[in-house]
This record gives sequence, C-alpha cells and structure tokens, in this order.
Amino acid sequence: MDYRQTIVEEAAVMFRTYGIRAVTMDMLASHLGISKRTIYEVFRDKDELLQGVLKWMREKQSETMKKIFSESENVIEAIFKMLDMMGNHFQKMSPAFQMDMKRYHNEILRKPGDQVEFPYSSSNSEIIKRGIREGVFRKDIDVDITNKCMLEVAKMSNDKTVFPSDDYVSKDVVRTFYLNYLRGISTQKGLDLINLHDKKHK
Amino acid sequence: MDYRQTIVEEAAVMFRTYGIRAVTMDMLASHLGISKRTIYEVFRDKDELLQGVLKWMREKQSETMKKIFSESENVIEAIFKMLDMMGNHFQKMSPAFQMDMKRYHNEILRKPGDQVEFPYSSSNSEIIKRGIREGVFRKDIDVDITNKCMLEVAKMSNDKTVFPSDDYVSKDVVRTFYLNYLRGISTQKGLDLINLHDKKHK
DNA sequence: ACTTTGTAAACTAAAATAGTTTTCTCATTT
DNA sequence: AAATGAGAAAACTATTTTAGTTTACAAAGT
Repeated sequence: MDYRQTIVEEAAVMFRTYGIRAVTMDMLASHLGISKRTIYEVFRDKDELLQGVLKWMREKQSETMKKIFSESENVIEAIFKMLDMMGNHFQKMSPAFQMDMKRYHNEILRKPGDQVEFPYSSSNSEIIKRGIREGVFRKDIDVDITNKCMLEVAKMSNDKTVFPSDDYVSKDVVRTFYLNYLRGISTQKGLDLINLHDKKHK
Repeated sequence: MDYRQTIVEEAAVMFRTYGIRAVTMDMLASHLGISKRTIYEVFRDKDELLQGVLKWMREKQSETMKKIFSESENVIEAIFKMLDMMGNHFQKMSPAFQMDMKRYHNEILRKPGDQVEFPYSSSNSEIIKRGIREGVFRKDIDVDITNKCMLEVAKMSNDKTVFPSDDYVSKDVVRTFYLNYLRGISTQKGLDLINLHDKKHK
C-alpha cells in the first residue's frame, strides 16, 4: 500500500497544530496506527518528511488560490477572499509551528538545495499584474518588489513575536496592515473597490 | 528586585502560546532579558515554575469569574459571559499546551502533593447553587456531580483530540455541547433564559 | 573596598528522541 | 503448504536537547 500521502496529510495536521518539534515520530506513527518503521520506509528522515509536508501544503494552497483567483470578478474581491482563507489557516496554525519554521530556516545551509519555504501566503505576481491590467493598481509600481513586499507584510502580520496575540487579534492585524499596504498601491478605482468590499465584509 | 511575578507572567504567556515543553528555560530567560541563573534563583526547577504559573492562572481566572458572577443579573447571563471568556482563553491556548498538560498529568504521582490542575474552566458549585436558588436549575440535581460534569464537558469541548480543529470550530463546540448539557439541568424558566441569551448572542 | 545582585557563557548530567535493528505475524502468491 | 513480503511491535543505540550548575565577571549600593 502507498502510505506516503496518508502520512503527509496526518503529519501536516499534527505539525501545524502542535509544532514540528513537538511531534515525535513515535507520536505520528501511533496516531496513524502504523509502525515507525513504515514511516522510515517512505521518508529517509524527519527532514524529508517535513519537506514533503511543506510541498503538499504549498500545492494545496496554490490550488485554492487559483480557484479563488479564477472565480473572482476582480482582483480586490480575490484578495479579500484570499485574506479570509489566510485568516482561517493562520488560526489553525500553532505559533509553535511558526517558531519551528524560523528555527529550521535559521539553520543556514542545512543541505544545499533544501528549500524551507513558508507554505502559506505564497502570493504570486500574477495577482499584481492582473490588478494593473484591471486598472485597480497603479501602473508605475514595480511588480517584483511589490510582490515580495506583499508576501512580507502577510508574513509579518502573522508573526506572534511582532504582534503577540494577547494584545492583538491576528485576523484584524492582517486586515489593517495588508489593506493599508494595498491602498498604497491602488488607483482611485482600486480604492473604491477596497472600501466597498471592506464595508461588505464587516 | 522581585522578579517572581514578572517571570510567572511571561512564562504563562509563553507556555500557553507555544506549549510547556517547547519553551526552554534559555528561551524564557532571553525573552525576559534576564539570565537563566536568575530564574533558578526564584524557582527550584521548571516544575516549580509551572506550578507557579498554573496557580497564577487559576487565581486570575477565579477573579474574573467572581467579577462576572457578581455583575450578572442571573446565572444564565453569567454563564454566557463565562463561555465568551472561556472561548477567548482557549483561542489563545495552544493545543501543545493542552497536550503537555495531559502528559504532566499522566506522570502519576510525580511528587506527592503536587497538583497539576487544569487552570481554566474551574467552574465552581456556587454557580449551580445560585441557579437552583434562582429557580433556573432543577432542584433535584446533585450539585457535586453536576459541577464535576460541567467541568468535564468544558474540558472535553476544548480537547483537540476529540474535536480536531480541522473539522470543528472550538467555540461552536463549547456552545452547543455545554448549552445542551445546561438545558438538561434547567427548569422552564432556565430554558427561556437560555433561548433568550442564545438568540441575543447570535 | 566589599558585599550583593545579577549577567554571560561554558559546562555536565539527564532526558528525550531520531533512527536502527531484530523478531514476529499475518496475508498473499506460487 | 512453503515461500515471500509487508508491516507491527518493541527493544536498542546514538545523537541531540535541555535542565540545571558552576564559574568568572561586572555593576551598583553600602
């Protein structure tokens, strides 16, 4: 039987609920009702498993994005839907997971070729380009830089070390932070759409 | 200077955000901007620190409860406010924290006298007694047993292993589960109040 | 100057956990 | 029915973490 997908999905849930380090291989195995050996049959080590999990998360997330993107009438609507989705994801994602991700990230050059990229909020420049085409974003913005910035804003908004959840509600931070940035790159038409959706969503 | 309270409060936040095991003493120290040594000056070991944290959580929680209790017109109103507060707390509380608490709990008889009690939802029989007095709860219920049961219902509602947050929204589970139990011990007057508040809260 | 209070960092000892190996069992195939 | 293979179960090792200690040192108060 091919356990690979089953393992990845369960590991994904456990990692993001409890954090990566908190989930031991024994724990994962017993949750799956299989033996630890079987996991190591499919994945060389925990690192490879993590890579598999992150890859799967990215793929799933990317699909959802595409769906939202294609089902929306305009970019602003798409972004609002996207923010909702992200809000959901981040609510399910334990701070421990984010902490562990940072730690893995900081272990510089663990193995060359290994990319430990943040699974969610992988915004892509397509959104920005479409926004410009639709006359919602200003024509004079640098697509590449803006794309990177929006990703950073999204990441930062959800960083518990920057906005401790005691003082802020994660969802609100994303909204205000991200939307304000959005306003900054919008045309008048874009601003109108933002205000419209913001009111409707509230 | 007396660091004790500062340490306890920071540890409390970190424990419930990242889980107990995920927070190392070094991490805690550097977060506080003090040396690890200083922590050990005040607390013999991590266990004693955890006890301190839990005690403080219980006290703070108990105070809030008393406040809610005294500021409410009737028991049902108090319980709805209480549920709101609990919802908040559980949202801030990482599943890792709950997992670690269970683990500590299972290490039977770690030290005689050590009580590792769950900090939140320490409902007390006062609420039930007041409910009976107000004619909201049936007179024939066993106060002690009901108290214990309500506590268990509250705990269970927030147990991620029972209700994985993928499938359920924690807040909704508490609401339906707890409220249904509540209905079971209520008189007609109680039922009316529950329906009233439930509608208003929605 | 000396004591206290705390920092910084190196250190040790103990615990936890990744990863391995062995043995056993059940099911499928030949 | 014997052989093969896939996986369970559990014991084991080796590595890594982390709790907790010790040491050397610095600033501040007396």
